[in-house]
Amino acid sequence: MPELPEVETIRQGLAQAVIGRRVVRVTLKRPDFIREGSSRRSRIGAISPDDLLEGQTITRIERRGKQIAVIGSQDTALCLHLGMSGSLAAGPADALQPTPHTHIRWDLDENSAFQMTDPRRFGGVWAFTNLQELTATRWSTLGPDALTVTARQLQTALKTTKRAIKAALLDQTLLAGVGNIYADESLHRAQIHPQTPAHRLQTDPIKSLATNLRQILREAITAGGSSLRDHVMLNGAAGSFQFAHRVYGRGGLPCQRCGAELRKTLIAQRTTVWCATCQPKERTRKKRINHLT
DNA sequence: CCTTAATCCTGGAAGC
DNA sequence: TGCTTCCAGGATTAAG
Repeated sequence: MPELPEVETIRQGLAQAVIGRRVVRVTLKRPDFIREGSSRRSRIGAISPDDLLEGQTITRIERRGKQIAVIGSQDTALCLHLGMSGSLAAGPADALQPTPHTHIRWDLDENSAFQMTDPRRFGGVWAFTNLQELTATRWSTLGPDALTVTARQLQTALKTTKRAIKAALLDQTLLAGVGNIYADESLHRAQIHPQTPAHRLQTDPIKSLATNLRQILREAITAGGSSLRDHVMLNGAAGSFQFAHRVYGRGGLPCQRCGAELRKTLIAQRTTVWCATCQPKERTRKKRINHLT
């Protein structure tokens, strides 16, 4: 899935493309793509176009973690979650073609349109009567947004769990927006071993992690995100941050900082790549410091 | 608490 | 070329 930088790239593009435009018509090709509440299973019984912004002018586009909210002039808030393979596209209505997995499309005034496509359908659209209802339910369980998280907030979140820091970073209730790519990349930059129990991390490493995480997310947003399989910007152009990855997808290759062969293991069911030299376990790190002293 | 496995799906790549 | 298997940016749920 698009992680925070990819979703933020999409949010910015969407804001540019649709704010101030009126939704003329909503085409729902797959009604079961619309869901409700916080569960991904439950489905809205009867969906009316009104629930999906038809007739409203789009006023705001918000993001929390990996989710987007599209807000209309009658306060309707649609939460778009891209899942693993979801994407949005926007452009002139007559040039924007639905693809086989385009599940919903919004035609706007001024011959413009945007649509959501998701082959695997792990994503979805959640309809709320207003943003408050969304933040009070579906978004209420999310941790602080990773783009602006402070070291203090991160420390508060991390001390609540003994799980590996890699697993903790992926937990959206602790921190919202980080997925497998940016978890590995930020741990490498902060030189933290991915298996380190989260509650054992000291203040300094946490400060480093928070700083490096925010930094890398900002850099990735500037680059338009990482385009690996599905992510593209609203106009279809690819992001370029995949070329800046130092560990993700590079297991077995040399570390670009020290040259050691990057290790690859599974943590929390997710492929994890790290450098054993640059990201030593705490014990090793202490030993090395003692040795140097 | 914690971890693991299964589940929701499709498609691309790799292996034979 | 074609078939099979594995893997993937996510997140929830059940089971151990």
